[in-house]
Amino acid sequence: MPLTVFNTLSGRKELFEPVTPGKIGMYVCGVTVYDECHLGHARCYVSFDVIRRYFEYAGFAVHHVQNFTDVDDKIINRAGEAGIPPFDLARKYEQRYFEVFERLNVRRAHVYPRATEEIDGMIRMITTLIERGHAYAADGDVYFSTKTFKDYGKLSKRPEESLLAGARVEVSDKKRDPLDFALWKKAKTGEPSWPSPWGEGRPGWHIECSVMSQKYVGDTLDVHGGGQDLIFPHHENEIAQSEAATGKPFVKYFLHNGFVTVDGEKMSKSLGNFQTLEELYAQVAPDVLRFLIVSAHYRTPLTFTAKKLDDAAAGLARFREGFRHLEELFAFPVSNDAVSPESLDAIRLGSVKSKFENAMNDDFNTAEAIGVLFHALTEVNRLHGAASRSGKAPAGVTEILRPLKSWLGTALNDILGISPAAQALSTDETSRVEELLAGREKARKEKKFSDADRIRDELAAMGYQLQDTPQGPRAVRKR
RNA sequence: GGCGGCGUACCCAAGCGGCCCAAGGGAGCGGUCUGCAAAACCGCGACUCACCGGUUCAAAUCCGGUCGCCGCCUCCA
Repeated sequence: MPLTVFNTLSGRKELFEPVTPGKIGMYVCGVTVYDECHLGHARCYVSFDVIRRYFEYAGFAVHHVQNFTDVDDKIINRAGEAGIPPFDLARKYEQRYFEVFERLNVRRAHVYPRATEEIDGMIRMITTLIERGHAYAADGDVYFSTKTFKDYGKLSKRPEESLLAGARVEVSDKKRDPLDFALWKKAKTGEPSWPSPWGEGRPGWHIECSVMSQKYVGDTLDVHGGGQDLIFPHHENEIAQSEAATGKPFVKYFLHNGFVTVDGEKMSKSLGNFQTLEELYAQVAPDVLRFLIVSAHYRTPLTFTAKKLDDAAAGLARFREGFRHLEELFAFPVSNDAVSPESLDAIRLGSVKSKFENAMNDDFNTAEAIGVLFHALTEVNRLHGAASRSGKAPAGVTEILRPLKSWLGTALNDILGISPAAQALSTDETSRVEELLAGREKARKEKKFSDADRIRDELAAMGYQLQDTPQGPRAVRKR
């Protein structure tokens, strides 16, 4: 199956073919830096991280750009409350963004443009739009005239009448039409502003993405991503601005991720119904969150509950257990026992890989792809269990497992962004754990089972689960 | 009111016309292993895909209707 993506523009899955063969320019809308990030942001950026990683795995050269909106009402208000300059507040949360997403193993974009550093480009694009009759200045503001752009509404599929019927559009005497939106806002006293042909002011929200995507990616983006809430008005307005200014198609494929909801409501900064990622990291390892996110398809709604964290942690542990068993199988001497053809097929690289890629090619279906991997690992576990009991691995198995192991490491690490191995431990902790394990073995040999069990409880309190194997005891980190 | 999405086992979640009398994960139960556990493995677990009609040789998948939930239409990933 060739790579297919769900394009919001058409409302269906389409064959993916970038404008220039082999190269992909992608622009993902970034955060407005006025507060901490939460699981909703994590879902968005992890999803697009996986998409980017899969593009790269598939052999495309990807140029990934993600902006920071660092001038906006909320930043100004928060900064006012905190008594610090808006610029400082914005930089603080920008830094926090990087810290929090680094731990989620999200790859950095190639460029992170900031709105405040691209004002000149915005003024140029606004000027062009005025010259072309798509925008007009009104008392220090500049508005885009949606009536002059015939395709307005093509992304969100809203007929003009219904947009008007909403009556929730911002009212302003300066607008010629209620649907027109601000490209440039006249400065208010005490707020950041820049000089422009229309007087001191600051840019509207949408213009930054049109300008920065054009500058850092090009007139036509192969992929433009963001949360579903950006479809209207943000992306609709970007299309209007960019296509009216360049006369070229703005985006070939619009991809939007689904929401995280909590208690039946969308998780959002403005509703305040969220835990920050930092707070979640205190409860559960970041890679568990990442596993939770990729366990569902990126477009379906994701309801957040505490139980899902537990389920994801258990699933990830099973995953890693399976991978460990895969590695251990190479240590066994080979026997003459034969293995059934079905068994061999379940662990044959060609078979696993093609199923995995088919799933990913179907609009990045990570949920199904993970199912494929679990299926293969169950067979690995079965072989491992048999080998563990008999002390030997069946003939021919390691030859088949070697390419699977090497590819699986790649698939997990490079595509899903999840390490197949558990986190490395500090040497101090490792030696303490080994000490406890040795103490327990000694107690067991002497049949002092209550002492042995006490040590097991101690390990459990440290977050380790004890496993006795024919090859000796092990402690597996569970938290 | 307009636009969009969702409803699959106890929970989560794939499947979107025949390979499905429906993947995979979690939880549970029974068994193997174990000093006991844990991990792993084996077995059990939806005769059915919100409900009602229809199209088709064939529907969880398409069409119409009903119910329920969510999102967007205002800042929002």
